[in-house]
Amino acid sequence: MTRTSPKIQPYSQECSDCPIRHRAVCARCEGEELDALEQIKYYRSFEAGQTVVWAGDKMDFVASVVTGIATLSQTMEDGRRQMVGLLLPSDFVGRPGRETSAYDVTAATDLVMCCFRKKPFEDIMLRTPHIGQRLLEMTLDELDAAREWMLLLGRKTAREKIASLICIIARRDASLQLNAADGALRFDLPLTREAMSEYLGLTLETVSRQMSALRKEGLIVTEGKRQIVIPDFDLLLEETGDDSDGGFLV
Amino acid sequence: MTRTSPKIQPYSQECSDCPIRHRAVCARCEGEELDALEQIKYYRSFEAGQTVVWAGDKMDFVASVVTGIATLSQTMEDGRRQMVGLLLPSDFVGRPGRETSAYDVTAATDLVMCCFRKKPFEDIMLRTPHIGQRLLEMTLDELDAAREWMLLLGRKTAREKIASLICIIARRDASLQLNAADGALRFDLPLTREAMSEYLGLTLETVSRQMSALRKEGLIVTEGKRQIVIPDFDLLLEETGDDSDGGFLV
DNA sequence: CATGGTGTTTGATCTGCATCAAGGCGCGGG
DNA sequence: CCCGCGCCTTGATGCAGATCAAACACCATG
Repeated sequence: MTRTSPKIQPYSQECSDCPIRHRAVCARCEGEELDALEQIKYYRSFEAGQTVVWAGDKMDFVASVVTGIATLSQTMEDGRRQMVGLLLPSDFVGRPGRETSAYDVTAATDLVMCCFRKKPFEDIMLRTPHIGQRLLEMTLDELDAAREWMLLLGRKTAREKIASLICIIARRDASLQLNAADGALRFDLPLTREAMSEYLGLTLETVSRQMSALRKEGLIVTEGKRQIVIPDFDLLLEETGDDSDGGFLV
Repeated sequence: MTRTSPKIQPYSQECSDCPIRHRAVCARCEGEELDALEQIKYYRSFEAGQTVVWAGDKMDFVASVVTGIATLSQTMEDGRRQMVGLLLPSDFVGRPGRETSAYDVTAATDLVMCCFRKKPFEDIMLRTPHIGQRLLEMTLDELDAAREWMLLLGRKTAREKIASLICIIARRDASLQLNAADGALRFDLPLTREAMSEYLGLTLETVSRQMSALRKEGLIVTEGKRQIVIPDFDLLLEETGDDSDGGFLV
């Protein structure tokens, strides 16, 4: 099937003993460096809905998502919220050289993060140029994703936004490969309607309505609340408004 | 006056013989490194409206804006456009490690850029860790700006968007200091209504209407088409919907 | 089996911004 | 001086998505 085309490559590969090796900071580290990182590393778990840090709070670590989904959001004084980052396994959070978090970091699902104490991490970074390079690459990728997201927020219709989000998650979902039989994609949509609406700059009612519309038209099939099946990925892709061959990332 | 509060710090300081020293890549370079950079450096000028590179085209340089304003935009197949980057003097364009530009780069005003051939620039970067560090800092700043921008696009009203844009430009305009007498700010708004609409995810008619509204209410005064005076910055800031003390950057 | 809570769907109505359309202002060129 | 062009303003109208409101599905708990 054309389903396993470059359009839906798995996003992260390397998994060894260190969970954050996926694509993150220490993927290329060895020996001494790796030991140093191991020593400042610790794990933290959160339940779905829990807040990891509040905007403005002190954040004395950097981290990588091991399992689950974390979100970054901003809140206006009157409560309007916009998600500005969606972190899937292997993604990185935290800003070297800054004391406090600029965003609310929240566990969208149950979440495990691999954390590094910030100060020592920064020291290691200074002695180990390739960690900085890796971080630069990752930050540039994130910037590209943010800009793709800006196009979505500024110019797409509600329907296009929903289709885009589903495609973005589908592309990143590592379990795809297993399920990509007979040209259909089956995967988990691990966000509530509310989280989706915060991602997309819509209300949750609009999200729900547009999901129903796509379902009625057969572009997606839902199994239970969170399982999604895409019978024909290319067909859904046409609803995103994107160039048919565009290869963007989250 | 409270006008010269931290809210409106000038954005870039260091100006020496090399124009891109402002805040850009070679600010900390000396001796040999600087010589190496000088050798791969050249200037390019563009007239307002000219395109620097088209999305998808080969981009074999990285660059820093010397004077004028450049924009990055994305275009959908049907012509909808969203600006995703606004580059003022001292800002950096170009992505080490990528062959082609992901965005249209356009001169919004007459523009001078200081360019470095990409391949040799990357080589210098590898031998000179602090250039990479500088680039990482700058990229992180840009990511923050992009996220602030996402909040604007996703959740702000047309009126708030306009007020925000004016405040953003005002904060970054280096000529502020000179004009900040008697508590009023006078500066140039160097974007057409169309460019503003592309920045904000609005139509140009809406931009025009909201500008008129702010003018009628006395929150801004216009002198000619492009000169803007803000009688009371804090008053305008209240219209942005942002936290009153938020210190974000473009 | 009722109970309450959380997340979702669907309907009715309202509204902010887009769209379509016309005219105004300033400026450079014939 | 008039004309045309680029840019901006303003008006009339329409519609996508927000808002308000109700009810449903699912599940855990007493």
